[in-house]
Amino acid sequence: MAKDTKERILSAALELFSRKGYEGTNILEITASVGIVKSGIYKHFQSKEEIWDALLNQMIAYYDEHFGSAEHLPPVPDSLDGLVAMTMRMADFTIHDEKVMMTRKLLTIEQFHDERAKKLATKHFLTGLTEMFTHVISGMMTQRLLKQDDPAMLAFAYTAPISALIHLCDREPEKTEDAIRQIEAFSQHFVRIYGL
Amino acid sequence: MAKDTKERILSAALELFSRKGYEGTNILEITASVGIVKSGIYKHFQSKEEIWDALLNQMIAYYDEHFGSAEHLPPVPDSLDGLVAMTMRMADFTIHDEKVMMTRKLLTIEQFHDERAKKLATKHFLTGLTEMFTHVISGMMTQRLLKQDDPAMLAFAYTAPISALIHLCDREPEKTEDAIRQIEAFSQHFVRIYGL
DNA sequence: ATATAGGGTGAATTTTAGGTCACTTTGCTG
DNA sequence: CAGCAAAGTGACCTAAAATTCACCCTATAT
Repeated sequence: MAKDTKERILSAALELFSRKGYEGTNILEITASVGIVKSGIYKHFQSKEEIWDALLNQMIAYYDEHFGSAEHLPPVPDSLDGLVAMTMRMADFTIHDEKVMMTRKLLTIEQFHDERAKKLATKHFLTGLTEMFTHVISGMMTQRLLKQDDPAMLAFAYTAPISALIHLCDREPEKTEDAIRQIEAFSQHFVRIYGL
Repeated sequence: MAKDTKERILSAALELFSRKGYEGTNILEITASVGIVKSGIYKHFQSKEEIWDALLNQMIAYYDEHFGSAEHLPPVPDSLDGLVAMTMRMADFTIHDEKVMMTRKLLTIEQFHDERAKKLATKHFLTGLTEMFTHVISGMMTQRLLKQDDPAMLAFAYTAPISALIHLCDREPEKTEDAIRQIEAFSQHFVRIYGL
């Protein structure tokens, strides 16, 4: 039938893998969710592992495309409140966007699946955010909005707690509202401490 | 043969589940690692899921026993360097202790397995550390070692980045040395910012 | 010493899941 | 509109994995 079946398989696989893990998901569940019969999946992928592979490639490509190069760095806020606002916008998006959340959950539970998953998990959860905010914070320092300090250290100190709260939302969605408030409180604390 | 077989099964299960996940581990691997034949495991547990259950109970009990009550709170350091030193001792232990590391990895990859795993993961990765350091930091504030501020906020700001680096060690052990240096640098940054 | 229970064995069973295959349908393209 | 390739179907195969069971040790308590 459709030409987008391959994508829909990947989409269903993301949803299922992120919820039940790679080993905990079977082909039948994936195909049922796509609306084809089990064996039909082998017209698109040679094996289950190849689905994982394609999914990982897709996630890596998505990441590089959206956060990979310097062009995608966010604009430097022109005030301390601007930093808080930008942070809240980004947090809100990343917490509520289904695809992004599923990608994060998948990387969390399958980070030991292979080497590439590990690398991508580290980017997602640690280095990516830090690099991005190193740029932002360093920009705000040159604009005399923040005290002079090691931008990479501040970026790490800023993003890691936020990242921890995002993980909390992934794990216990019922705590989302609370976590978002905590992110805002933390962001405000940060600008109070480091702001000029 | 031995009477400690049940414990050895749990120990093997922890090792295997933390490396390959619950679904990714089979009974044969567990029993082989213990040194009994596959069917022998049913003399100790009624099902695979019951092994998971017992393991979780053990982890919950261990956590409560070691970090549960106020008696197990660490002593309040009497200097800023003391805080750094205590942090490094704790980080070193938690990163290198095999059992603790496996527990953390297991909770990471199986945190969505059931509700109890979620709760324990949140304690391990977020609230437990924060509570512990709220006590430490609040103690150091009354001793005029740290600036007056919200102790819970500082504890969160202090522990979350360290926690992120511990996760990095779990994921990519080859980065352990580097991560430990980063923990130390971050801890020193913290006392520089908040110390009196 | 022997009965008994708890721990261990190995073969058998059952279920599930990944994968194959021959065949049908369908949407294009010449 | 014929023909072909891609997509989809359903029956089938196979292997792996959980669990059961009848039976065998062996330590210990009477």
